[in-house]
Amino acid sequence: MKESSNATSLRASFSDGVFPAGCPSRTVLDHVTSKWGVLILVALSEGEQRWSDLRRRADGISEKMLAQTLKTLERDGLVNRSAQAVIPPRVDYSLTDRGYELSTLLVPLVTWAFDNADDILHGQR
Amino acid sequence: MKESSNATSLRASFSDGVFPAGCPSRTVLDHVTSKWGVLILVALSEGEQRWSDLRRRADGISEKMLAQTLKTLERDGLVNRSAQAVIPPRVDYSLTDRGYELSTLLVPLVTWAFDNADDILHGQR
DNA sequence: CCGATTGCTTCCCGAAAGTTAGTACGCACT
DNA sequence: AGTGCGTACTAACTTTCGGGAAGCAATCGG
Repeated sequence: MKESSNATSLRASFSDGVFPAGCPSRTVLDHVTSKWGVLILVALSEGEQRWSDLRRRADGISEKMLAQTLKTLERDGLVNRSAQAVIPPRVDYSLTDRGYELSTLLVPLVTWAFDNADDILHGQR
Repeated sequence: MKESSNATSLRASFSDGVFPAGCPSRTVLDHVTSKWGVLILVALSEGEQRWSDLRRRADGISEKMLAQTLKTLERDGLVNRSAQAVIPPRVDYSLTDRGYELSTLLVPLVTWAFDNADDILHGQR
């Protein structure tokens, strides 16, 4: 098994191979790999969507968690929120450029999880 | 912003764009995107390592969480555990083929988080 | 016999995540 | 007049996560 070039580039960031506890990347990683964060980002990778669309697509999410997750992602500059002052209110969410870049990393991950899920959960003794 | 080819392949899995609540991939995704799971998998992507190495590299992890995370990843068939009956005990952990495949998706994610962390946390109003 | 070593396990507790239910708004429709 | 819609926010509550500390096992060097 050869070392991947990716691992090499990681080495450039963490030369001693230690992921420091206080490192800012930890916080960011926690946000973007959160249970709902991943699903929201991946859903938005297909384009702008409304609150109710996201609620439906991230099946099982509560309104509280949807609001909270979107707020975090917006604060992190990964998601754009555009509210129109119409009745009933209409709010569209979309990815920022940075968010889109991130989503190109997350989509393969979700796809992988989907492709391997049955094997993984079935093969447990 | 064009639709990525990744999003297209996702579409093949979730044709209606909904990520079902009970879907097995949810469970797998939760395991592999867990706070410590990501770090352990990425650390192991550089090769076999001992318990104490992992404890040091995933800085800040408690022994309890290290044991729990490794057990989950092992049950999922992503990590190999090989214990030698010597005193003091020596236990080596490594990635399975499937785990290695997964790590090639996670490493870019961690690298991205590291590269963007300062911008993200600094740019918040 | 003492303590060091390594890899865990167990227990307790506080923090965080998450759910459910209730509130609001302002207009359109019945 | 009353009800529903879409997008929230808040409070109250429950469940899970996770840290810290302690204990344990087995052997070896002193």
